[in-house]
Amino acid sequence: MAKELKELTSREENYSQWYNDLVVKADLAENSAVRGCMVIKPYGYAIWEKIQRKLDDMFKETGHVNAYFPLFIPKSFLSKEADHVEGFAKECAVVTHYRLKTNPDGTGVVVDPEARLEEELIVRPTSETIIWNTYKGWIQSYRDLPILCNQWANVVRWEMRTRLFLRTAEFLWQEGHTAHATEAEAMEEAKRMLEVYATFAEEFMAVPVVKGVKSANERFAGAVETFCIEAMMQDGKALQAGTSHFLGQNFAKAFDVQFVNKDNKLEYVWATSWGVSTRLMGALIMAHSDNNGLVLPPKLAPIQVVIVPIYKSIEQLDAISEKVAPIVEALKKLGISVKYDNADNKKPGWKFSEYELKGIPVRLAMGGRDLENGTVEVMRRDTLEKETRPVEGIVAHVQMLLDEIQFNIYRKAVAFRDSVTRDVADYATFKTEIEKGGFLRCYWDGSPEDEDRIKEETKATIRCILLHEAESEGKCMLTGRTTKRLVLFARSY
RNA sequence: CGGAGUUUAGCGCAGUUGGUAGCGCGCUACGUUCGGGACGUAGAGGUCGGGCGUUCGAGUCGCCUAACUCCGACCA
Repeated sequence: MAKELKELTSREENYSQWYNDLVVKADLAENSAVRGCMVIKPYGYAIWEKIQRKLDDMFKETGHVNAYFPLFIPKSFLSKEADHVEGFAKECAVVTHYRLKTNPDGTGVVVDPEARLEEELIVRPTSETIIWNTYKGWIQSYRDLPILCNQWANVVRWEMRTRLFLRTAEFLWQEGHTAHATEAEAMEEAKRMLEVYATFAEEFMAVPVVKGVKSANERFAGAVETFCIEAMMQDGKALQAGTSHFLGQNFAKAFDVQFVNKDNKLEYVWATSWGVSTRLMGALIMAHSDNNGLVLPPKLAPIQVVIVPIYKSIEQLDAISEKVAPIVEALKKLGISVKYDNADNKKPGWKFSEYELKGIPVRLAMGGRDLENGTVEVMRRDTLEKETRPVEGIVAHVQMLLDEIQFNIYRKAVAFRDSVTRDVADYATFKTEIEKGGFLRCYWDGSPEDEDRIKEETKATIRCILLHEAESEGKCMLTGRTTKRLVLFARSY
């Protein structure tokens, strides 16, 4: 085993360290010079682009359009919605001046004290306020509704503690903001987008998620109801992978957005917002990776198949290239992204390790033996199994294999998630079980204060109130009262 | 913002009681290699995070400062 990989393995006891090293070594991202920000490197960004493209298609299919709103938000906007203020008025970057000047002592530049802004601008932590301020001018009648807008953007939250991909000071995301004439329609939209996220996570990222509703404690500031998808990472911690909020009329009231309904009466608009971020990349990495590096689901891998020639001479390389060319062509025709790595400055063993680290789903290797036998070696990244097969029919095999890998890593993730999900009936058991990580499923009838106490005592929070499975009744894990509410607790990122 | 740790070559690190700066990987050249991160030989690469001090002399001791990482509080 390579030295670097040994280093990775030896750090298993510290998952986040392993994760950071892995992310950097797989060439996805690194910390930038700016506190808590990250540079997403080309290979990492290629994965993000795949995520973006697919999600965007799904948004379009559900009738949404893209728009763009300003990065800067006047401070006063953030004061308009009371709960929103409470949740977002802190931990924001604030622009106070608009000009620099040369330092009088000649050492670089200083902020020009003359150039102070009358009203400070907030670098958006999320765009509800500026968007609702804009929507006010777009909406007069029920005929103007619904508005189904999405924005791809960056946002800034001056977090105390940051973590590559999972919690960076600046992150990329999409935020959908919709306006509706009726409560039912808005609620339906919020739930629809949750389904879109869940489908994307499971079918494309191969990350199983639990759909649910946030408890009051965990709800988005300014929302009436927050829906979420929760994923389970390999270290037993939960990760909120996406949220969809039913905002009621809160923002419409704060920004005075009314419309005339069919009965010629003024009414406040109903709203939703929903978003997923580059945190999805964190989920992807932490859900599937092993000690050899990333494991990418084929549907999101920038390169799905890599072909490595093994040769002793230029003549042999030429002979291999000749055999490989039609395979590359045929794969491309099927829409499979393939890289033939005939670079002469790296050796096959090095390439093998490198592409494993990067999570390429399928590797084909062809050498002298294969030339003689008309075969090719096929390796799948998810199981690391190798197999030598005839060149004939290899393209169809690879296509089938990609589907199988996609399914297999999903199945593995589901099996893992299920294996760390347990039912807990009382708080004493809860306290010992939570130490082992994973989801603890229990009936819950406690108060927000009870939730706070549990968080303080065990570091666990209610990840979500389960949408389904609420048919039966049981006794609350803490209070013993009978309830229908079933929740998932976990420690989370 | 509290607690702990780190900062020395591109990367990962060592550096003893204070005495001219080291190792591994990588990099450059040549040769042998090439089916799981090859090897040999010869090279290049550093104002030791920054500042002030103690000292004949500081990577090493003292004070200040900055950045990063981890653990908390906060959050997607």
